[in-house]
Amino acid sequence: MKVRDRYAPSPTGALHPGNARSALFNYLFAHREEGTFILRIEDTDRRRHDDGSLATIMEGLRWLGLEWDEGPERGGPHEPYFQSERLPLYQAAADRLVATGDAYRCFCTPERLEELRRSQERAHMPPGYDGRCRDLDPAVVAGRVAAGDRAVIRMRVPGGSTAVVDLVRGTSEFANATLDDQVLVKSDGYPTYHLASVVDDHEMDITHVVRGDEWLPSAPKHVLLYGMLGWEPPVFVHLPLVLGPDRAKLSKRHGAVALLEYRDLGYLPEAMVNFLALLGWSPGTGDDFMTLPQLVQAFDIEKVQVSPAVFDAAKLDHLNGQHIRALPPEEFAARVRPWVPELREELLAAAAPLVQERMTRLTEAPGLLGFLVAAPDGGRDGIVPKKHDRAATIEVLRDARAVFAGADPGPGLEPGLRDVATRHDWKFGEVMMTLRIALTGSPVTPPLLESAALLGQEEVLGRIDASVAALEGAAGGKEAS
RNA sequence: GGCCCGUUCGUCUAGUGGCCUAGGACACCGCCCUCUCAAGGCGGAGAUCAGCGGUUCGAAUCCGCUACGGGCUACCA
Repeated sequence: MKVRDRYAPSPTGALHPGNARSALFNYLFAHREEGTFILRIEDTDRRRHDDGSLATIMEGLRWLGLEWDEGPERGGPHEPYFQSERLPLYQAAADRLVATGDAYRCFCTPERLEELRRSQERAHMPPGYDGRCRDLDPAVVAGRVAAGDRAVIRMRVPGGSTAVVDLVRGTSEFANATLDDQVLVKSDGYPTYHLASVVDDHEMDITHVVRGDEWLPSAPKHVLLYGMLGWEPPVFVHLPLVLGPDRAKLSKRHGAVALLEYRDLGYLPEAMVNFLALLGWSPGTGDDFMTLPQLVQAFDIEKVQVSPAVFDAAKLDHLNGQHIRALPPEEFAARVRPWVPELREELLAAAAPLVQERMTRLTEAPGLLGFLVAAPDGGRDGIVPKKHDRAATIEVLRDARAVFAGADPGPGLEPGLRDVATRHDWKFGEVMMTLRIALTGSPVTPPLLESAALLGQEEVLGRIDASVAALEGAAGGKEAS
């Protein structure tokens, strides 16, 4: 049997890392099994519907490289892939259930249900539908329907118990009495998740339902529904929750950071995919660094974890650095490009190798490469080493200037600069730091001599002169450093 | 409250009865390298495998109970 699985988000907000992890696992599993990964949009909640989120969800998936085989913008044999466009299917299923007695119309108003819930709470009773409309006389029902009374359709949960078989967790047994007569079709005619997902998973020949753990408690309702409709249930896999640092479920309703914000924070999609894959799954080999193709190759859905995983930003940072370093130099330059828009193309290409291994996030690019765009604008904090004074610093800069004046800047100048240090009885590191700040304005830069080479002799001499001038000017009274 | 799921270093995890005096990775600390910052190399600290009781010659691994944590409990998904 060919594997077909799906990621089925509701367009009610931005994709967050927890959702992305679910999508990833579906993608990995489908690809590993040479099956089909489907994107289906569960837009059955008109109240919470958010117009922008569909685009955001698709953009997020594509950013990660998780292109779907069937779904919005791609089509497929089971179109449409929007539940709001499949209403007749759900209605037909609901009609069948009503006809067989497995479901019934309920005329209770939201107000009554609200009051019911409150009173149950007061009495410390478990909340749930009390079954008032469960056994209404068919004639009465027909009459109210004819009169235009609004109704929902509820499933008639039978007695006994229902077993849910999960590929990684094994079998869980649920007493049906704890299940509640779930609403299947709302009074606006839209199905609830429970009906819609069961109908679609069947209609779309989904073989594996891989979804978050929060669905496990409602899985028995779904199993019941498959049985009532005479369908074979798919294989279930409930993924462990992704937790925030506070150990609570990561959720868009609890202020989780949207996936695409990580892109804006300078993370590579490769790193995010790698990191997400390791939340709740492990290749078992000890390898942490993996690309999407490698993940596909190694993925084994039976090895997914059963216990929740905490989202650890530090590990994401580490993997991001690893993936940045693993990029081919030209590719790395291309990724950095948007972060330093003013930097000339040749300079970026030449400077990229210098900064590639010292970045954790792309956001660091401007700080590391800014000196190539503009000369220090006066900020020269720390140009005078702790153990030396301003006058000596000026002398050292002048002496060093002579070295730069004698040859094109580059690593070849190191011996000459060491001589400068010796002559003034400075440490070589002190000379370099003073020059670093003179040339870049920053105490943290790529290797200085290589950086100077990018600047060019004329620019280097000019910046040294400017620094000397600034130090001399400061001698007039103001603080130099 | 009820139902369900879970519990190995701070975090992600390896581990499916003897190879475990529990391995790796991140983070942390130290050393090396070194013109800064990184990267890299080497080393260290860090888990009585939630607790208790069973099963067994032998348990992180099997069973039970307890505790704790989380999820669900909508005409949301």
